Amino acid sequence: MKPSVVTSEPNGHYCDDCAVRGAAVCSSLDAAELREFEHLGRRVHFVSGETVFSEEDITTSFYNVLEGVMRLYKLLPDGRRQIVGFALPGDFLGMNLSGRHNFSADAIGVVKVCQFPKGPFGRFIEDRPQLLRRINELAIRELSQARDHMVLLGRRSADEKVATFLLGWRERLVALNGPSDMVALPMSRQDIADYLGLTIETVSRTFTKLERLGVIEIIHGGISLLDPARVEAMAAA
Amino acid sequence: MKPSVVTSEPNGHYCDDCAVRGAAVCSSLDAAELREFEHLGRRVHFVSGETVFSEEDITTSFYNVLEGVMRLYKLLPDGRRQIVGFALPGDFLGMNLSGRHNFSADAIGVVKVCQFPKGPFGRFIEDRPQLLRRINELAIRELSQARDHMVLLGRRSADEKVATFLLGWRERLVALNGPSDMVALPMSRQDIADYLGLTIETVSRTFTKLERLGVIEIIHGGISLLDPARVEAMAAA
DNA sequence: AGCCAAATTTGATCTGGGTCAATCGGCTGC
DNA sequence: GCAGCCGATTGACCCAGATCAAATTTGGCT
Repeated sequence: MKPSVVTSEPNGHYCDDCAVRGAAVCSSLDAAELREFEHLGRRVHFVSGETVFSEEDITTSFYNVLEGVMRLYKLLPDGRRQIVGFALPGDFLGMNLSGRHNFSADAIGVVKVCQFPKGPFGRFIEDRPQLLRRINELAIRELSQARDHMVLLGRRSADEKVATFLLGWRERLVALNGPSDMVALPMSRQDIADYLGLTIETVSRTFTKLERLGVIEIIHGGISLLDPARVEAMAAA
Repeated sequence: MKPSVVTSEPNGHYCDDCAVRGAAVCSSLDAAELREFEHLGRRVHFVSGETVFSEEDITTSFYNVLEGVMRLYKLLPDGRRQIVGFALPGDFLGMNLSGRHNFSADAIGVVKVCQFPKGPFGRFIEDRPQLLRRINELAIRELSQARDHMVLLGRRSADEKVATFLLGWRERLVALNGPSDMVALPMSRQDIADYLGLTIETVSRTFTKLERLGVIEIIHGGISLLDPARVEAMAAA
């Protein structure tokens, strides 16, 4: 989908009521710093399918996801797509070396982000090593996830990929919303396929297979994990 | 291969004659800092096949590769292996969150590293934000490479994988040793296969195919790039 | 409610790359 | 010099997952 209007609420920005205040990069800041920090960023929201930034764009901002889900992906010249991750509230985007984003990001459903212009943000970091350390921490965590995903893409079967995805996604939702066996899947089957290095048909068939085995139930907008232990067994080698 | 003797030269350590002084993490330090820094680490070398650290090991050190090549990999419980990268001189290893390495590393041929105990290194970083910034920079670069590799693993054909690998590996060697169309391949075919998410047979067949097409020549310990442009065409979509 | 468009599921068939099985070198040690 | 071994190559065959092709379900819009 094409980017459309980006609406912002430049005056409605207070970290006080921010859902991710304690989780995101912000968790490394004390109350006074947070006060100063909030003037740097502004809340921006995106409608479903809107592109937040593109692979080849010059980086002008950092983003802190406040609400919603984003798909992060890279495209090959012929249109093949690999989704390199899904961003959820608390995730921090925009770190790069080249001065360009090296992947694209768009909204899955409504997304709200806290957007920081690169310059002021960089200056704010300058004399706050604990914020830099926090960003480093997030980068290292992502790196670890990226390596896990390489194992999945390079060495796992379709069944293992889907099972691993369901468990991993559930874990992220649990961390945000608390325990539940209902796993919301706001992304399309195509998104899941492009994340797992499969086709949409294989993803669909594997879901159906899991349902027939009685380990999940496919419900509207997600699945219900009926037998987490069996899914875990499928995910492991 | 099993780990064998680790020899060290605790007194022979001077950054002055270090080949990677200007390239690695060290590039962020001035002469005085480098003097202090060199007392933190010690040179250790490993013979071919020796394991430098294992996935499940508690992290006790950071490593700066000085010489040689290492394979970095993760294993699934049933033995399937995914190589997540190759480390070359200048690469910095050991960053993690959990306190455990999340991949294993072993030497391909003789390897020399500069090993820093975690504690003293952490304290040294403490009041040197430019070193932290340098480490962050390296982490972000790796993250970008990891994403590129996800695209390769998830969405590229065997031919594209091999061609992309040869060009990428050549680029790294060129950055270290200067331009050349001879591409040394110190790693085994199995290593290449496990890096690309293929089998050894497919890698071998693809090499043979490239040679028959006249775009590479398979030589002892590597290949010669006869027609880089054609290989690039194969690598792109 | 009813209609169109898009997403998903299902089925039939095909194929790229895996698996299994010989060879084929090239070093090493004697 | 040659026996033994290990990595690499080659060949024959197979299969997991891709591709192609319909249904079928869902969702948005009058």
